[in-house]
Amino acid sequence: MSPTTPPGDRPLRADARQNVEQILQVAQDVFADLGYQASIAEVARRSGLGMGTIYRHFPNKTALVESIAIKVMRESLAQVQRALSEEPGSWTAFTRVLRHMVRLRSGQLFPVSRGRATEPGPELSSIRTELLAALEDLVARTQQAGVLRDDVNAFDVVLMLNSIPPRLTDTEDGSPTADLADRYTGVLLDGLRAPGSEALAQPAPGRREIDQFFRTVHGL
Amino acid sequence: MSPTTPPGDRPLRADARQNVEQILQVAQDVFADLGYQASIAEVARRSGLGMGTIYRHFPNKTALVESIAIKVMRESLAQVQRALSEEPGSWTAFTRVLRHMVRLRSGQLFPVSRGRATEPGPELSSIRTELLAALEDLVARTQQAGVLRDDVNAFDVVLMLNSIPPRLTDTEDGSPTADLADRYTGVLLDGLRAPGSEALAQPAPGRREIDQFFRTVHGL
Amino acid sequence: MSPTTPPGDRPLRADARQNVEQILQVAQDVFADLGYQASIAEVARRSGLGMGTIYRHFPNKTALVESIAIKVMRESLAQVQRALSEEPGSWTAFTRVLRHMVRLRSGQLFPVSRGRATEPGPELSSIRTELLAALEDLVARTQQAGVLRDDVNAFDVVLMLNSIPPRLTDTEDGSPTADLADRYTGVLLDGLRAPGSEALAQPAPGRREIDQFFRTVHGL
Amino acid sequence: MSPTTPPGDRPLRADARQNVEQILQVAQDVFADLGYQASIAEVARRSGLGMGTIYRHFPNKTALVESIAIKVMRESLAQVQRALSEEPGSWTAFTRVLRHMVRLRSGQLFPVSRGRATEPGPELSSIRTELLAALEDLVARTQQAGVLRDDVNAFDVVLMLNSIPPRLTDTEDGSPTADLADRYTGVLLDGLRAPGSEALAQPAPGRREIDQFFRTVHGL
DNA sequence: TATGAATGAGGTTTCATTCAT
DNA sequence: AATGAATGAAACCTCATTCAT
Repeated sequence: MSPTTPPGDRPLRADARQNVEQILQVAQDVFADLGYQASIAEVARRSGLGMGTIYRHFPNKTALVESIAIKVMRESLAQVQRALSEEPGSWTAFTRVLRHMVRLRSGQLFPVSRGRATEPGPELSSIRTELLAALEDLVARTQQAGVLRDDVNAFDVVLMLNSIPPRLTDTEDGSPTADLADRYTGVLLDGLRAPGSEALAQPAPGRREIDQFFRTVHGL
Repeated sequence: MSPTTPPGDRPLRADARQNVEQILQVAQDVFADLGYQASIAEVARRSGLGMGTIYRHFPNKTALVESIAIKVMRESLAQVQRALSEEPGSWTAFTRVLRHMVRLRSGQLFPVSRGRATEPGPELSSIRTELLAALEDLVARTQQAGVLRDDVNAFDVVLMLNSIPPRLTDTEDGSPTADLADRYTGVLLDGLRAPGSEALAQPAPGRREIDQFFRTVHGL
Repeated sequence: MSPTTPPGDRPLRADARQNVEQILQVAQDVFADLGYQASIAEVARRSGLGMGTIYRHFPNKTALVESIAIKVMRESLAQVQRALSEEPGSWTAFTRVLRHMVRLRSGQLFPVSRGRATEPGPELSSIRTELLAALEDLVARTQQAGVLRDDVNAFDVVLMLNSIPPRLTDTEDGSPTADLADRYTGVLLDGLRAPGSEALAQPAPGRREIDQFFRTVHGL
Repeated sequence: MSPTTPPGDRPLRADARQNVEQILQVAQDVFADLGYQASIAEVARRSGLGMGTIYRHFPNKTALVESIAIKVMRESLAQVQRALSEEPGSWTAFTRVLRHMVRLRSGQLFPVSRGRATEPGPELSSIRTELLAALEDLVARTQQAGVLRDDVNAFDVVLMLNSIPPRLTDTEDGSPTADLADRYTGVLLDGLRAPGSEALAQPAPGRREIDQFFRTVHGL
């Protein structure tokens, strides 16, 4: 499903590779603006490419969306791993990771868009698993250090992070719109800090819930 | 745009009124399950009605979605007003309102689904304005009481509330899936409680941002 | 896959049923004229219906083609059964059946159009099996009567019959074009008559060959 | 339209000429396997060449298909001429020609695939005319010798020959599938042999019918 | 010259909306 | 008033053809 590795396994031509990057970038913006239901034609228009070019690199819309998710998750994983190796357990590290992950998505990833998602490809599956495992590690260490409340787990964090909306789209008159994700993340982090006073009534989510979540969200 | 007031302004027959209620209920479920892109045919199927009947009561899909939003907002407004009259300023009141509002949406309202929304009708506009005004009142009072952090405003609250995802849809084997909105709300409330320690970098959102938000979310 | 029995198993409205008949008829003509690659839009145009109407009755192009094949096979089967009950074994009966079958297709069924066909639905599968069994019966009886050459079997007959081309399409100036299928059938019948003098070198086809044939022909 | 004569009329380089041969061969196989709707990309893939190379030698798909037809017809013409010069009028000669012609196509030429064909190029037109004239000669002589039934003509023979289907494509497990064209040809020849007993009802086809046929068959 | 990436028209399919029954 | 069949615009996707490398 990886767009950058065609059947023949020959490396892409320089310009083609650049096109792939651009398509991913533009598509992320388009989905952020218009939701998953945005048309491929719109992605083509904004990227100045023909629709055929997009389909040459991504066999279908699902694959394009998956590739965006994979890219974001890969970068997120790198952040988590860096935090684990540099300052394991510190609140600063935890904070930095979450802010990074939000920023990766903010204004860029399509908003969480429900709808029966199709079965994820193997690449997406595996990066998901890796990212979850790393986050579990991060959460455990931060809790051991006593700075993260004990009644949340890695699944909670994923679910909450994913609910932070991306940047509001720019207004038509060209003036930029505030990116509220940062404010939101600040509040969320304060809410996650130990000890926490509001009771978290429901049982913490498990793999079952996370799987269910992935099944109902496009491209994650 | 109001579905309950036909052209002739004659009150609906009992069964017709019942149909309207049922359509709204079913549609809310359908959109929650399948996202905004769910088809009207699916709403018809689940409600056991013909598509024509739905179009008799709602001139188009947008109007149906708006009607759901209006219903939810009306109920939310009632909650806020009750809190303002019974325990103005108390953390308990603030908490109760937010939990109520989340529950109104949770598992029921369609997930926040982006896409250039059409201009809202007058009824939706006015209920939005009323609800925002009441929330501003509530936020101000709670801040005056010193229990809500000072660096957030009513717009923040609306935006954050709306990002809480609805209940995960039921699994295929019929077993229910946990509703995580309550956990999420708990964390959010702890984050909102005074004094707050994480800096909220961006400037607080204003009417401009909230309008922008409404413009990009289906049916809010 | 049967177009006339919608999911709800409720009978179609009279006009809808008539539309189904007409679509089948027109589609048969269109495919005969232009081959399997004819567009659904062309079928819609010639039948004066919208494309959506065709898709309401046939979930996709394959289903439409299958329905045509099923209809033709059903009628063919009836012919074979009649021959078996009225004049089993006679050359006249054999001849009549083959001429009927050719006429059912002639100028009407799409030409045998190669291309990896999709898996047939259960209805097509079963009518195929029935028709083949009945033909085997007919061939055997006719051979026992000594009027059909012994070195051919029912599969041969199916394959040869299917190769007879449909009527040449009408010319543009409106003058009709000769239907050569009848001439062709005459020659073929003479070739099939016992005893036969040309050696038939290859082994007679079996179920394997017939299955292979069906797999590579659209809609049969 | 001839691929072997580039604009500058300079002879092709050796490797280029070899490419042309190979493209023709592969294309014939591909069309036999997948029908006329097979893509040029598939031809490129199987021949190990780039699509650009194919388009360098054949201006478009139609030209490629025509070139195949021309090649087959040229070889057929050679057969007919040889028969005319060696054993004019004998059943053996007639038989040998027909079997040769079938074999030229069998498993190699694309199946007769209907669809409004484009106007044939001059080269195809002229080879068609030549081949038809030679066949008329052959048919007349064989009829004069009293071994070919009198009520068929050269057009009949062309039409019947062209309806013999090509070899069934190979199965997926690699085992070859029987080529039934030989059996079929045998039956056809017996049917064509004088005197013939089945009445051939329709009038024999004329140039008009054959032209019409050519107009509706890809690449003949 | 050969390659395969890019293009975009056209085909299949879906679904909001209209309208005959 | 209710139904669901019909419509057609718009989405996804393919592939003949062009063209930069």
